Amino acid sequence: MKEENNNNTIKPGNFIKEIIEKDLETGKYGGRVFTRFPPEPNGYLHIGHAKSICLNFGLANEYKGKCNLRFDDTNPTKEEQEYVDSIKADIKWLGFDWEDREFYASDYFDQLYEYAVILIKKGKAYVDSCSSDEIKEMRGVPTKPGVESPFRNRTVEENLDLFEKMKSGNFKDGEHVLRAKIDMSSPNMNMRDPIIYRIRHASHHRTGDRWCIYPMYDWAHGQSDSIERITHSICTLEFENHRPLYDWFIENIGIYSPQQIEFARLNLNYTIMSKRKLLKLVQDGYVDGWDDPRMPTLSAYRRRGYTPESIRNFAESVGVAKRDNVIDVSLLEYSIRDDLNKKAQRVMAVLRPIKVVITNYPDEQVEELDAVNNPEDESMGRRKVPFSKILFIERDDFQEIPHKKFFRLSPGSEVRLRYAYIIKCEEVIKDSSSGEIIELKCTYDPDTRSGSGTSTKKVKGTIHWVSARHAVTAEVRLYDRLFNHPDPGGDKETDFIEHINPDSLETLKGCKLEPFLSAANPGDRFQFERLGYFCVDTKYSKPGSLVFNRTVTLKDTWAKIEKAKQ
RNA sequence: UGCCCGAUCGUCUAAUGGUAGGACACCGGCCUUUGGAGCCGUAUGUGGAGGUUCGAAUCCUCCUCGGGCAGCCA
Repeated sequence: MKEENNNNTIKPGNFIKEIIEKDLETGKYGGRVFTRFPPEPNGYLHIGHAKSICLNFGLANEYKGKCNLRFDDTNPTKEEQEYVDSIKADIKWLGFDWEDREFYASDYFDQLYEYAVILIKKGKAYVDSCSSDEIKEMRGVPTKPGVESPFRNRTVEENLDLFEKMKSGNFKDGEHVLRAKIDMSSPNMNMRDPIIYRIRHASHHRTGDRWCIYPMYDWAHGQSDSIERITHSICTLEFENHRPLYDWFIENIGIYSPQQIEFARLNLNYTIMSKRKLLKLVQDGYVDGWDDPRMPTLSAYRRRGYTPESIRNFAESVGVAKRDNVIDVSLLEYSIRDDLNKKAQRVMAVLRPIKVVITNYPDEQVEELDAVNNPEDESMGRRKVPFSKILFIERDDFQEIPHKKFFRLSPGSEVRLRYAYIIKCEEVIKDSSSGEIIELKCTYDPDTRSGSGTSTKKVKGTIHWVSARHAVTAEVRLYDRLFNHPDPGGDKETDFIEHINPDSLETLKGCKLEPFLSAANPGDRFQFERLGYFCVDTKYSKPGSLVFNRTVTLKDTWAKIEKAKQ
């Protein structure tokens, strides 16, 4: 039933699809739809990239086209193979396939060089020998035109010779650059004779030391799209001003012209999306690597227990438009809860245990109680949970002096133990020196066993529990948002580091889990009933010493009411 | 004060000249052996002023506000 509904769901349209459908009607690209996802391998992919990946691969899938993976590796000083590998792993995990179309801008270095020669021969590019500072000075500002370089009118022959020597390594870094000759007074800064090649005596992660001149992104990007015969080149808003430049390059070289379409990148509140800032968090040790479960990277969400489906659904639900946007993180959380609610095995786990002794329960008796694996999906079956005289319950599920609407355990009150009996708290045992509650003495009502139908007794609360002698002990890590400010990177006066939430990680040791979990494997996801969704950590969990990450809490309306009271 | 882009519930996003709808969040109720899930419901929006039109979120003009652009980064 639910499946059918999913299949019938009409995917929301967006302005990019409208453009594509129009192009399909007019036959602009002969019915082809070719997109590409063009990451720079200088960091790990984050949730913002996921939006772009889902968009580009999604469009290709929907219109029976293809989507290329192309690494924009034009800056050897920042790019590394480690990032290439992580990017490929993340895209695969997300569920997309570029088949054999794994490309690199560096694959086109020879072609790009030839294109530059074409421009020089047409008198549309020149070697500038000004310093970086001089070029900056002469570029002007947006409201004031720039001035032309004294080297702007070198002859074609001189330019060809110089450019050849740049390539051959006759010059040091920064001595010369190749510039397009366009218009130093253009109101569009990108058209003020943009630099297209710079000298960089640096090893490239793929081409090694073969080159000492590297194309600028602007020179490489549009032509790479052209070489790959991309039809719809989808990028973010900040490249809108670059489009006239890309079109100028394509037209003056005289090659196939893709169509660039810009959309607004994803922003999430309480989240940093800048790769530069994420790198700082990693390098300065504020987090435990790019895959620290508090990071907004795909590898972190994966480790935290997010499913690829939930990320894809999220990417679909945020929509695609041109206005700047800030998505509420609660939408992301909704997306993973929604998915895991349908899929996750339910289990009982006591995170902060307090001992409960059922005084009227036979000392050595053990009962195997029947439990449902997932109330949302009967096909997931049932399991047995052992019950005995000594149990653990959650410390939070007992209040010595209960609130008016506290439905759980308190002195003299009754509560249902999930899948088991109704118990009553008879006595509170405290540590004589510290006053801390160390044990609860309770009695159970044998007529109230779950499913027995022998009792008409009703209680308002049901709590989870674990049999002490059967319990598996584990470590559980609770995560909260990494930043306590809705726009941690938004204020230029304040370092975003100051907005780090000091309580973003809480590590709990000695947590008690039902024995079913002893067989759990790294990556396995569960719902700990009444607490949230958790998964076995893939980095630190070992057989016999399990470590769980909390993916997300259950929506807790009681906690919300409590919070509102304060 | 140059150029480009944008402006619809709190947050996103639909409407393509014809009843402003959906999602998340919020608030209320029902249900519940997870204070989960589910179900039902309430409330909340076209930045402003003119104009065109029988009719404007949509088209036009002006204004206002927000974003982007001054790397040999991408």
